[in-house]
Amino acid sequence: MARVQAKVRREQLIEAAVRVAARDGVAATTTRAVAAEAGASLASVHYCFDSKQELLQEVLISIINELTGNWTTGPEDGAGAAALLRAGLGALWEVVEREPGKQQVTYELTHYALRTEGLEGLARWQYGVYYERSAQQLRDVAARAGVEWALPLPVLTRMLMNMIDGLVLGWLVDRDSELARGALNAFADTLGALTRRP
Amino acid sequence: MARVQAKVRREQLIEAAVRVAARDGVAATTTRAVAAEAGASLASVHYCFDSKQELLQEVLISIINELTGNWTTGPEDGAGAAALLRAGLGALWEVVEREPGKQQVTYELTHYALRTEGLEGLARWQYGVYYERSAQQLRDVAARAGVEWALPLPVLTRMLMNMIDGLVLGWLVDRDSELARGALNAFADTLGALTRRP
DNA sequence: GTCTATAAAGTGATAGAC
DNA sequence: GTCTATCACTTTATAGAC
Repeated sequence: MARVQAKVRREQLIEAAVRVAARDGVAATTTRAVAAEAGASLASVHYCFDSKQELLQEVLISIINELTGNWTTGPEDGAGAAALLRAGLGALWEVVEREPGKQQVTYELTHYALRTEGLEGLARWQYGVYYERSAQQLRDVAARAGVEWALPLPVLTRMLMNMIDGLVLGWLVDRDSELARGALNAFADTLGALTRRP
Repeated sequence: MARVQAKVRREQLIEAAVRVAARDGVAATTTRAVAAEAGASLASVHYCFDSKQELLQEVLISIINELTGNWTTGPEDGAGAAALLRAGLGALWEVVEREPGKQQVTYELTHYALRTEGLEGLARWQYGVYYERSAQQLRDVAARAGVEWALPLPVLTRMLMNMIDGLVLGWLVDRDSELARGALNAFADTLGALTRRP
């Protein structure tokens, strides 16, 4: 393998690890498998990372940053809260169905982090990002629809985010897209009704 | 170890495996750890089970049967749908908070099953049980409240079950009981409003 | 049915030449 | 920075005596 800056090689290894994890699962993401996927030697993994744990941490950060990057804002202003929520959730759902493997990895790494000493904070960071994005979406919807939420934002944020999380997990198990989208839309309408004129 | 019927020893090993998995995680549930927990030899595990995979399958079946056994029906007839849902969900939540480790195991084994050839059906069975219990709860609530649901039962079932699943997972990450219960109650009220006179 | 001992195949991590 | 070779350890599973 050509001589490359450690920083560059590090990125290559993270991307390789993401591919392996998405395709074969976190349990099968061994340092050897990652090295092979990146076309590098086993030693290069330990040269670029202090430990496998650090590599997996970077994998989660990479996936979360990618998946939560662009939650679209939906249709034009003036629409109702429910319609705006439907549009936003629909866009999010397309991302989910496009790469099921990556979605599975996010859950696998959550549980890995929760069980690994010194990595409990990673799972909390992950869900913190989720909640932040959801809260942002709720504020945006309210502003665009010209309404205010009838319940405390933290409660609504948690309902929204955990509902999505549960729907995704449920879909990963049975891949019933029709039912999942039906529940997603029903939830959007239900949540959208929890508004009042300011 | 005393001479015991294989069937009895099998149950002892499953119970030991449940304890190890709940305490240390599925990844740490090795055949050695289970044997030690049960006070048996390593060979006894392979005598009672064809493979570690079969043991873990039994662990999931055992936990699911235990956890979904008694979803209480809530207060007396005549109450509103929302109140009945709150009562039922509140009782379920107490079970959740009582044994976080076991809850974590249910998720870990879902993902283990989804990634293990020949075990995909186990995850679908698990969630099938969840959905069945949720549907039953919804039918029961409607009957007791003297109302009918305004949306198709499969959609409501999926909303209810996946909402719970997501709330539990979220709670496992940050252990914020107050917020989780707040979202749970808000969801019960929201769902309870989706009814009409028959 | 139970055990000790061991096979056979992994694993993360490191030494040291280049 | 990169590699091969290897260490030290763990894993599932099995053989065979009792």
